Amino acid sequence: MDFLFLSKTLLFRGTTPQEVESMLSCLHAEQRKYQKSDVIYRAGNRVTSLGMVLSGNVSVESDDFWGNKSILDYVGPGQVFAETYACVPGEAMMVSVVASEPTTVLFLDTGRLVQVCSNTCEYHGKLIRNLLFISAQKNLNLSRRIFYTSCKSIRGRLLSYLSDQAIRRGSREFAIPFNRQQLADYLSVDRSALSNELSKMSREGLIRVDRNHFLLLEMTDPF
Amino acid sequence: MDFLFLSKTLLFRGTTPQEVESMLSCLHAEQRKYQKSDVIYRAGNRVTSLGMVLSGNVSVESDDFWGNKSILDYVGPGQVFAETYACVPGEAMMVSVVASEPTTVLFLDTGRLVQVCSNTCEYHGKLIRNLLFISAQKNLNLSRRIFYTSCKSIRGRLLSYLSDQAIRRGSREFAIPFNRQQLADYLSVDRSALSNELSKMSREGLIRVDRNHFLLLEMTDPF
DNA sequence: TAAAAGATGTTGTCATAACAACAGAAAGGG
DNA sequence: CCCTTTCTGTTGTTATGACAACATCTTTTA
Repeated sequence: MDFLFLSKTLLFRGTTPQEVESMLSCLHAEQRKYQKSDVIYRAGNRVTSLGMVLSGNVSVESDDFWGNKSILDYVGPGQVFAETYACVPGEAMMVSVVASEPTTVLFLDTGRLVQVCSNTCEYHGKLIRNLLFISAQKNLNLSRRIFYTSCKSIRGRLLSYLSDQAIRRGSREFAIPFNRQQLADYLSVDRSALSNELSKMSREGLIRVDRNHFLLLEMTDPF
Repeated sequence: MDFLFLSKTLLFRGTTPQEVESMLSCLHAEQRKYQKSDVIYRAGNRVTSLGMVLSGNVSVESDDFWGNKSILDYVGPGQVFAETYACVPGEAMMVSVVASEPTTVLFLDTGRLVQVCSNTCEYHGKLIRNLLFISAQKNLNLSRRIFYTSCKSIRGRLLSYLSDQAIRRGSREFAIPFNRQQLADYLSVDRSALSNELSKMSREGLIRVDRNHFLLLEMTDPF
């Protein structure tokens, strides 16, 4: 187990590798491996452990009754998932968590994480504050997605998403972490309609696109 | 100041009125009054205080470039708002908070809330855990909204929203806290189109509607 | 109670996006 | 290197929802 790596993650930020080691046993940490497409948590499950990706990648998906998939998040090494459900015990998961490649996950029991530690473990408090910060950030991510998708047209969604990316990265030129299908899922639109709209916007000189690489032109200058 | 009331809120759950009183001064709590339509926080603001509604009601709104309004949340007495932004300092708010009637708000500095208290204040830990729980629940609310709006048709959005409400309340018959326009904003659809779809569904015998009162019929039984 | 303001349902038109089907490009694997 | 798979863009058709305009009904306020 790479305690140095763990001590640098958001969740364990502010602790030393040695402290991480002792905390893991206190938290009953458990490690598991998954193949691509393995379902780690299934929608409907009630969970009490959050997962931290040690290696690989997982996607958080929402599948509705008719099989439409909607990607909520991608989670990479050092990041956590299902922490929300683990913090609100008894709530059934609305989303599934799926390995998008061979992946190793570390599970941490949130009951133990949030409980007041019987040992006067001074790092418990730090962990909880870190978890609060992570939760707040996930909150912002969800809010952002709602903001993008509250536009009714595909172009509106694209513009709000792309211009926010530009602002966030401080450059008109950037790459996004999605391929077309994933971006379509993220914005809740049809993939081919999305491709079509991107083409139109290119022809109109609003943007330049190549794969997942974007350049914004002639837009209301956000800088 | 009604410390008894405060001690029963989610944020102060598990503390006595006396403890609340001493904490408020420690947290530099500040109280303000607003009239209907007053803007409490404006999108773009950077805030370091969360707000707790003492009396009245506020709405959390997202206004896009073209003036379309999207209601994210209503916050009533004892509930908090902007806690996400207060926990992630430096992040500009994407939403505005507006008083929907005469309202009293208590502001709490989150820096002080989250910091390790220099006084060995044992209730700090409890507050942070409460805040984590609140954050996780807000998370779930946002996820739910994303889940509803990830359906592409108005009917799909309505069905996922309504059937989830039915499950959540344990009854096919229930009232929702929205009028038509608010529901339309919440689901990101046009109001008249929403009314129209509800009429269709009534005619088809799927549901019965009267104002904000719903009765679900003939649906795949979730019970 | 009258008048005004707000909420809801209805209809028709028009723009838009979903969907299906396909072709070409890129990436991955033997 | 070829073959397969995945990804992407294009087109045409069709269903759907946005929008405007209006009538009805409710609630508020004077």
